[in-house]
Amino acid sequence: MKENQTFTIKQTAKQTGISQDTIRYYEKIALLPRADRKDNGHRVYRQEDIKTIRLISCLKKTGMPLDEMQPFLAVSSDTDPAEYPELVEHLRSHRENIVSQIASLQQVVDFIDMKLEEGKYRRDCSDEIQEGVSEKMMGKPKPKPVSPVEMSFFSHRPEQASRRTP
Amino acid sequence: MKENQTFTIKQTAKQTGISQDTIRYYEKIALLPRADRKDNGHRVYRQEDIKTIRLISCLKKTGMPLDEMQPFLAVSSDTDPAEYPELVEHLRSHRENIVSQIASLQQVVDFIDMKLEEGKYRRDCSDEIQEGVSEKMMGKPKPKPVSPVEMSFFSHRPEQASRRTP
DNA sequence: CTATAACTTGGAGTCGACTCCAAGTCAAGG
DNA sequence: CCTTGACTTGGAGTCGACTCCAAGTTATAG
Repeated sequence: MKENQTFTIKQTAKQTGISQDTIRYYEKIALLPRADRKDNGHRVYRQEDIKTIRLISCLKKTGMPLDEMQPFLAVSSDTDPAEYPELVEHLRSHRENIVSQIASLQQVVDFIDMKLEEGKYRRDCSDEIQEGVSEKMMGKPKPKPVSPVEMSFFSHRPEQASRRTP
Repeated sequence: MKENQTFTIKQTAKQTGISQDTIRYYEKIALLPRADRKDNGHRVYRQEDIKTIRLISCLKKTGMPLDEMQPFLAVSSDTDPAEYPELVEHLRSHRENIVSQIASLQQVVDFIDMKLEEGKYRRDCSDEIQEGVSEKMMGKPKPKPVSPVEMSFFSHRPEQASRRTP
């Protein structure tokens, strides 16, 4: 198998679903390392780079801002995370974040399902999210109505509420 | 139980975790209906409004842009979704979106777990996302390694790749 | 030899979602 | 009566993440 295949930026864009402009932008802001150039100055990408870009795209979906992704990319390519306790902590903490996000998303799915079902059976209870969400669900096998969070909507930044009090 | 309790914008902000400014902003862009005012012009909020704001906050976490939330808020308060087939479609489609997002997030969790485990056991295989993600996972009961998407990372906007070709 | 396509660069522009500001109103306390 | 605090308004500013542009280079095809 050809392991050392290379790609143009166009191919890379196509493969990753990230536009050429954006890939260049990521390089500009040093999220991606400066790509090697051919003699004519064109960027070359390898499988590894594509993986990195995919990871970025994936992390983006978890709502992580670009400027926090660096450590994850480092860990992606070679580093052994166990050697950087801080990094491990970072990973764990973001993992928790994501797990909460999943719960949050599951809630929305439940909410939608509820609304959809409600329509189907024409129940007129003015139920809202927040309380008895899914009780009558049987359309699909759902292990649990994600109860751990209990519709508290994962308010993972409890800032707010009068910061302008100098 | 006092059902008709009202709240100031400050209290509302505190309860929802959304800043006063942002709540006003939502009203400004008509995402929220114009709140009732007291005689002195101050906004008053009720339980229902708080639920709506919570729903916005929740939908935001699913990555939905503000200007697409309107139908969901409508459905939240009173409307029977079944009467608006378009809306039902919207709901369904967004549901699919979210399900994909969950898969995507689960992948990142898997990735992190993998990295964490890898560190733990000091395996030196240069595994990456994309292939055998979790095979050696047994730390927690995971039904499936979210395989349906097969690490394709949910590229829910397949635009890209040379649009500027006039 | 020239047109086309695929790239390069630096920099400007856009867009969504806030966030902050200044000037003003109103109610209660000292 | 004056200050303080909680609010109001319209509008300006910020920030992250692109996205677009113009000008230039190089390679290939006709």
